[in-house]
Amino acid sequence: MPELPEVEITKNELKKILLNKHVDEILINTNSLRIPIKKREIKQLERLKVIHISRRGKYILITFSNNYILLIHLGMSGRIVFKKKPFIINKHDHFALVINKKFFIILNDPRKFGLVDVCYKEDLFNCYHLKYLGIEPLTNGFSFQYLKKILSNRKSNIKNLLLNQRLISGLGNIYVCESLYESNISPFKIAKNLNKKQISSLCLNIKKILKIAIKSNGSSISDFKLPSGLLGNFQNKFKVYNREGKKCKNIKCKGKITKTTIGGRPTYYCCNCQKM
DNA sequence: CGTACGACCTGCCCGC
DNA sequence: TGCGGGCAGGTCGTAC
Repeated sequence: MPELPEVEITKNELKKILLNKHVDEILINTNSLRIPIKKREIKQLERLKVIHISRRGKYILITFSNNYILLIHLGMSGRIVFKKKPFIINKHDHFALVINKKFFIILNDPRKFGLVDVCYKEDLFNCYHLKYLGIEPLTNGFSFQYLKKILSNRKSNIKNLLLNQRLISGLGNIYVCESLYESNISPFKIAKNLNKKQISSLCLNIKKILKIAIKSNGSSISDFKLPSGLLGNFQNKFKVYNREGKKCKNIKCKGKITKTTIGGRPTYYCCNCQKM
């Protein structure tokens, strides 16, 4: 599921139900997701109050009253699900926070590419997970100047560069494909060869698409739902993603959307509209 | 240094 | 109906 918009919305829903609540109990039903789970440390968060919930890149950060922070990454197939008692453990439920003895906040992740970790507040931005994350694309710091700087001298294609979390954090395969289409830039284009107009357009379109996706409650593909069960809507607004062979959405273009592979990942684009 | 590729997992969909 | 192959929203380590 989860790129920046989906993680952002999940975080917002978590805020509504979890912020300023005491966590009665933490259930751990797994030995390992992408990294081993620190059972002892995580168990020490029981009976503490959640005082802050935020997002950094694709990580959800839950701060407890002892200043320890729970980090959650949803990987490829992870979801947060809210449930009420009686709670039945489903397949791939790895982890749950229990509040008011009857509400369960569950991490379900079939492919186990996600992770749960814990970190002391003071060490947070030096911790292994967050230390190398690049800029947040929805902040003012992500500007024409910044994008120009990180593109200069890069021989990588623009698509792989945008997926690099050390440069920009939060973009994933869907939103990179969509942003490049919206900016009329070929995913194969070498990063350092983008001209000023393209850099400017790309910067604006990344922000625009992420904002629309957040407003649309994210993309619900392969059954992704918000914790509350709500479906996202941005998948209906895809212009290239999952649209192989379909008509390009540009009225002036008679071409069809092409599917190819870049860096081992499916890549959708219009070879008429998106320029090398 | 940058890039390319396989590995990590499971479920689902398609074709035979 | 059942099986096998290919595919999937992410990230990391290794090899060149």
